[in-house]
Amino acid sequence: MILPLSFYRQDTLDAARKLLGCFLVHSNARRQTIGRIVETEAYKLTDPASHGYKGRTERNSALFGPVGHAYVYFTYGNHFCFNVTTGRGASKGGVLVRALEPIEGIALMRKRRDTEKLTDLCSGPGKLTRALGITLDLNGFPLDDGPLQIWSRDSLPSQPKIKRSDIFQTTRIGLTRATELPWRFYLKDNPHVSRR
DNA sequence: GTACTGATTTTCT
DNA sequence: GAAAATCAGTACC
Repeated sequence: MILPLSFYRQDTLDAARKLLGCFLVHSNARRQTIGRIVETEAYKLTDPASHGYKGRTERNSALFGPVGHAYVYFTYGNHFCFNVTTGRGASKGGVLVRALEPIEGIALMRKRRDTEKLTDLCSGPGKLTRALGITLDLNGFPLDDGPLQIWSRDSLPSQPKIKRSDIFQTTRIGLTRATELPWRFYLKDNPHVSRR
């Protein structure tokens, strides 16, 4: 069910692909929200677009820690973004989760996001952190245990099987500083992705 | 539907 | 002091 930390110890690009279809699960005392990952982007530390490219700082230190942990950062004065630390050797880095398909706790997501439209709840990195209640408190937390977890593709019944041909690969979004590389992955024809 | 713009604040230079 | 892996709102097809 829960992805073991060893899962994250593979090439960051492979991890970004294989995380599609897995479930991001946030729980607190009373309530749970779950979304199916439908869009990711890979950021290796060796890439100028990575927050860790210029070395370790207090903000990005989670990227330099063990794999399978959360790297959460605050940006544009408004939003949190959620990454998983991944990779081994030269491919060490993080995978940004950019969009989810809402699965459980949808009423709570609507309340947190203050919108009704299903395809607008988690269709962007800042939107999904708000919908699930992910904040800086979770930065550095392991994802195989605790309030924020990632579950494997077959954890929940009646979810569509993912074939390699269902995964679309294209350039990343929103980069202002570095070159855009084709390191963005999403599930083809899924209405919850941030854009096509 | 696409295109552009302002909001807002932490982080690093 | 400027940049930032974004979002919501507005204007126009």
